[in-house]
Amino acid sequence: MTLDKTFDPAAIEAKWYQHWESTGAFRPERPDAVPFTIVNPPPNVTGSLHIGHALDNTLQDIVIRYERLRGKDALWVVGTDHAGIATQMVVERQMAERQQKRTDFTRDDFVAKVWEWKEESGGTITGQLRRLGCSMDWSREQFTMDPHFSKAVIKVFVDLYNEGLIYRDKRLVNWDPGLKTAISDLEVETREINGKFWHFRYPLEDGSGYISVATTRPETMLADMAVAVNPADERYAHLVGKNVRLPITGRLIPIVTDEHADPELGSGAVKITPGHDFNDFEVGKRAGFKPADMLNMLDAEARVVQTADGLIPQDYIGIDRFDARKRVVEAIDAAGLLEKVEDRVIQTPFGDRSAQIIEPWLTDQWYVDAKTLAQPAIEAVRSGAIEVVPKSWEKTYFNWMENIQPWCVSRQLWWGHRIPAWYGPSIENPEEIIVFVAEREDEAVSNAVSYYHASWQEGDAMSFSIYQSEAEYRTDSAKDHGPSNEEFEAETGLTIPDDAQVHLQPDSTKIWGIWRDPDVLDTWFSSALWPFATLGWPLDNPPPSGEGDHLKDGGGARAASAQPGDVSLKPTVPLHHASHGPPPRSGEDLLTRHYPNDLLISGFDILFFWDARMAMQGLHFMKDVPWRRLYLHGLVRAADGSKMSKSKGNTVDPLGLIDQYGADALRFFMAAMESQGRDIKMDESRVAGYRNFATKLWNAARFCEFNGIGASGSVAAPTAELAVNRWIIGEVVETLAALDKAMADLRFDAAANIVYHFVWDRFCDWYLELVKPTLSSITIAPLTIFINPVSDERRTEVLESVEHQTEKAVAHENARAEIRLVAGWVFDQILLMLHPFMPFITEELWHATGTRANDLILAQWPEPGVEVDEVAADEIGYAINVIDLVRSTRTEAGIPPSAKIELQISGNEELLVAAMQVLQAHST
RNA sequence: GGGCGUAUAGCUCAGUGGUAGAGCACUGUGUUGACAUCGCAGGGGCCGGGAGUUCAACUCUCUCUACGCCCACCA
Repeated sequence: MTLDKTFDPAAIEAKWYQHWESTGAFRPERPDAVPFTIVNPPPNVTGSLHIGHALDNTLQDIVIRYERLRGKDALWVVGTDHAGIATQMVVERQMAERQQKRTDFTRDDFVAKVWEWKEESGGTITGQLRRLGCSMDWSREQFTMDPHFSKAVIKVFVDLYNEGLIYRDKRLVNWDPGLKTAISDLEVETREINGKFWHFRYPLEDGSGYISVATTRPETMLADMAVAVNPADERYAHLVGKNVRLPITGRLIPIVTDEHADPELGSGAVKITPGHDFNDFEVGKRAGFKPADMLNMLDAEARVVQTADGLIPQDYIGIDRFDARKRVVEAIDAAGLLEKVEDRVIQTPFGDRSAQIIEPWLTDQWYVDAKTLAQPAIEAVRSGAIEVVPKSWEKTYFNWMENIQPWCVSRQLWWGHRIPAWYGPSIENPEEIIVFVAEREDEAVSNAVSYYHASWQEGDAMSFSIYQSEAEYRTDSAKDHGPSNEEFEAETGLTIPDDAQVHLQPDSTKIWGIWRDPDVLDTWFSSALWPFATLGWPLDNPPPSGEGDHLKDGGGARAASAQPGDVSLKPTVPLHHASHGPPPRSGEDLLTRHYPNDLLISGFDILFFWDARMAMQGLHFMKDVPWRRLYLHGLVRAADGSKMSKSKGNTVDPLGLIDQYGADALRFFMAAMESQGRDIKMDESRVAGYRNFATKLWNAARFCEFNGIGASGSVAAPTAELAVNRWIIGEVVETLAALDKAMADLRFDAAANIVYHFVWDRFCDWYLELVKPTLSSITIAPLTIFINPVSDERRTEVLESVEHQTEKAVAHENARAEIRLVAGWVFDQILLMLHPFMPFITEELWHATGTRANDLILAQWPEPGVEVDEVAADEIGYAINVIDLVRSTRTEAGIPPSAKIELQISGNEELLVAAMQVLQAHST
């Protein structure tokens, strides 16, 4: 096989990727090897590869390929995330283009449409990861809404609930009026906007004057419930306990004391709106208001609604919050109560997805007791059970973990894991709601039936139904009968427990029923389980077992996922009945072998979102850390240092870079630029530089090919006599050691540069140049034939000459043979060292040079088995110095390169001859 | 308000208690035999400012300045 004159990355990339995947190269069978595990941060299923993915995945692939080459059982778990809000937004946007909206559909129909979109676009990013050369275990590709994964999510919710670590609470949440859902603290971005600071005068009830309050959100005064002053503020001491008559609503509210009021700020008195401000909520509670009694004046879309006391004037009802703001200010002004208006920069909360201003809103939501779960996660880092790289992130981690707030996990969406909670009316007071949390609907029904049965008395008639919503239950009347026991069981596939002895009769007088919580869980609640739920947790619940499958059809066992019906109400069917054939690795083995994962690589931007939550959930459910090391990398920024964003239009498409320079070049760029903890500024010329590096390697391979240099055939270093060979072998040994050190420290830049400079500077520029004359000069053959020797003396002379020439020729041939052997071995080592960084070209060259070809990825990291030859290193170092000196002297002296130079040099003759030949090769 | 990070060659970045490095760019030069996506030679930096420790500081300490990021309830 002859290498093409020019290196064309595109020609080899697709070919080799397909080959790897179809031969199972990414997961060779190594049952006895040391396991090594990385889970890939699951990208959004409908997303596409951006430059940050390229960085993140390149780093992971380098590590996983490196460990695989070293003989480990390297598993790289891959899959995608359902990305609740993001995906639902995409689908809703598509609907909007067709003048449709989510509520035009039933929930099931809408969710089915999202599944359709997932099926349609879900392969985009996985295809792009393949183009990057990522060697994930595709045969086990997973999705966060696969049945087995969903089951794990639900189990975690139920277990945490039963342990009291998940609870339902009525408090202020960050409400996104654009998406109409609650979001967590982390999903809120604070931005500065130019606003105003309005100073209002609130008239005292007794007509004795006013008290001034200042606000940046005047509209909330419609739901004010108090005015607070600092207890130490003597200016207002005489007013405490008096009432204020609110303008517009006429509501009578008290003046209270609270530390929250800052005497330095504004007038020192502050209006309190407990239902619409986080601070005021706390003040309100201290002032004795119960959350349930706090006034709410906004609906889900942040339009004004009537408060419970009915005091908001009718013409405010239904208008937008910003219109309400204008109208309130106008009204206050018209009443002569507007003291002054100041311009002010306001820290304003925005939804990170919707870019809408977040509204604190009083609702019932599910919360995770993050504070409790955080403790072991803090301890794990403190004790070193988790090593954070770079270490400087530890402080940030501790800071956040130690001040962690309850985590709101319920989302008012349709796409996601529906919360496994069912509600029903309390027996004592049907207006109150009680909760049944269960992994499956039949369990919830069973529990509910038992509960309601407790109120059943001999002779009672009672009906029990499953409703779609609370509203449906409330509007059910006694005349609207529940089903009979038999109908109920037939309809739901559930069994009413015998001991419940529920009588379901058409003429029931007591109507009971339950309905499921309509909300879904925060996406990060589920992805937090990624390190163990992908490995078969809980154990009766195996993930896709790709073992062997990919050898047959190349597709793996992913068909089990993605059934639209799996998402909602139907109980999940355990999969273990479905799997058949010999299970080479049981779920238990997988989980035991690969948990804890060895390493997690993620961007620091998801340290709180994902990494911290994995640590919490992993420690809680697995009683062990999710990973032993956590490597955090920075962001890839635009060339000018700004953050890349679609809206700015300054994004760089990694696929475009791959098209232009090849995947290997892009990967090498990412590695070479990744210095711990620092952002990477995009520098395309550098990508081009690494494309050139690949070309250089390609041409070196061609040189080897032309000169009969092929595979070494051995992993061990060949024995060598020539100094130049002993030297380069020593250089390989040192390079390998340096590379191992860099990889152990996760210094990707150092690792890449070590290999780069060995290949280019040492191997190409010196070694190949030094051996070139020996390889290319024509052997002086002892074939001179003397026809008429004039004398015996002359005859002897000739014979001796022939003998001498023969010896020289033999020596020369031996030298060439040794060079071929050593050069072939060195080149093999180069391909090995480079393979994690540049998998495509190394695979191609390995194959093309006829060496171990397909065994590449099965090869074990070589042990050179030799010491560095210091003598040879000194000799070659001397020769290199001499050549350098001569070259620079020649340039300085203005001697043209064409002039021959005679050198008087003492030292190793063989070397100096080689050195002179190199000089001459460049001189004539 | 708290925390973190960064300031080194024109650009993008490594780096070590002891005469400063890489890639790109730049200058000169060289193409019939691996490679012009290249070779060879070369120019270019008071290593942000100041103070301190030390025989010696780009490297350690303090401080100042500039920029960036994260967290935080200032109405």
